[in-house]
Amino acid sequence: MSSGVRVRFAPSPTGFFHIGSARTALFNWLYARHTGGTFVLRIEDTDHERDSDEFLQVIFDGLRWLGLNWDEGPEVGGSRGPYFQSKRDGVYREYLEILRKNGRAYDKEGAVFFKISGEPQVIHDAIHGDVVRKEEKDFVIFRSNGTPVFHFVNVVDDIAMGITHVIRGEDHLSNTSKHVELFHAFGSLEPVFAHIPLILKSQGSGKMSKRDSGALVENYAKQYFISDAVRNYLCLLGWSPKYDREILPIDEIITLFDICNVNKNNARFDEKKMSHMNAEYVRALPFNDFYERATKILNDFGVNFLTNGEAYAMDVLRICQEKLSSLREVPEFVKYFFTAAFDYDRKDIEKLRKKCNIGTRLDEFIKNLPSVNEFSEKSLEEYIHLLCEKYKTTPGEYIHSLRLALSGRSVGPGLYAMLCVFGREEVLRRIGRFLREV
RNA sequence: GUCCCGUUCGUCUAGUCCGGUCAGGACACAGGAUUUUCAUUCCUGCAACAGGGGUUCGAAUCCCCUACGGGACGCCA
Repeated sequence: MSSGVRVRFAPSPTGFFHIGSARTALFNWLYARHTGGTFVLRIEDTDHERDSDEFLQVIFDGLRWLGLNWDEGPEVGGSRGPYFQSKRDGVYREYLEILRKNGRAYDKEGAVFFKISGEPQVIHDAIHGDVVRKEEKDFVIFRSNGTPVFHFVNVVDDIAMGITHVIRGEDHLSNTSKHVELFHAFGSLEPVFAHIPLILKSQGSGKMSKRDSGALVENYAKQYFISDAVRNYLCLLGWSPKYDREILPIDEIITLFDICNVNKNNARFDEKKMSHMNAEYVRALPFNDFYERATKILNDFGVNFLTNGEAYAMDVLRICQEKLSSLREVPEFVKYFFTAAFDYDRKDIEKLRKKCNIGTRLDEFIKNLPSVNEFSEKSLEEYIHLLCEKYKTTPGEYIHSLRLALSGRSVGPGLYAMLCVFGREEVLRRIGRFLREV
């Protein structure tokens, strides 16, 4: 932590955590970790009317959920605080005095204005190269109610906090000529700028807004997305590892990441690709981790998964993991394992009835079952093939009929594994109920 | 309207700096194989250098113009 690189993420508490902000935080964090620098979190709460503590919590939770820990800032401290702009009034007064002394600030209509130089400014941008832009008119730095505005506090804090690299959304690129003027007016060298491309709506035109589906980080947590998957996907929006692999552990991304190989063009958000990535992460989860997450969701949904003991619950979840594409679907996918009082999907039954005689197949299955000595996947598979020969039919007919009788639905884990997990008695009990009720 | 940034398959992108392999991968989509329905896995297919001018033996790559997309122009951040 001594490279000297200091980056910051400077959100304002608005009540939600936008995916674009999260990506900006992520790129700052990656750059800090890549360089061994310091990642500062600073809260830009100068617009007091809109700010509140709950709003703040959404950002902290979101950052932590994504694993983006900050080295300095709220709740962790640091030597360059306070890290809330609402608590830095003294600093801003001091810096305002500097501008007044060198004639760059003046009062007008109750507000304080910054006097521009009238010269074009060169923005040295690590992603876009040099960008030249000229400010046209003086701008407000203190409102008539006495509070400082964004351009001013942003620059003052970047100076006071020793920020070396400003990594932020490209929507700020045009503002940056204001900021460069301010840095110079304070007699400071400007930091390296890196304006990262914006995330566009998946449909329609314009950048992603909070109302677009998939725009809020907090919703991914609520929908039980794997945070590593979300973070991995976000890394790929505007950056790439340059070789044909997309699913990467974060340590590898940290090693490969650099701001100079961030793309210039905006990226369109793709929920399907994010979901695909989440699915890959779900299936790749070590079983213990998967079990812990899955049982938490079952608890959240009020599914008692311990009706048959923990070993049984583990067996159930073990055979289901590879079939799932999200954690969100766990309760629906497994709940019939834990209660005999599940519903049958009538549509699926009707559909299968058109293809085969369910009752007959179940009868045949029960009648010959005593010949199966042990309930193992291998012997059960052999048994089904034996039945097929005897009654001149296909495994599918038994498999589909049995699945419906045992679970009430047409999708689920592999049938033989399922039979083993239930055990002979429960299998017979469930088939019995099915034959009575359907 | 003014200024700024950008433009490779439908989408994310590799290749562009240092011109020269059928423009590579992933998602999506469509077929097929395995399996046990769905899913998974595997295979195959579909599909792009925005357009026009240069420079060059040769341009996705360098230059110019046009078009299109995005952003900024607040006493919001």
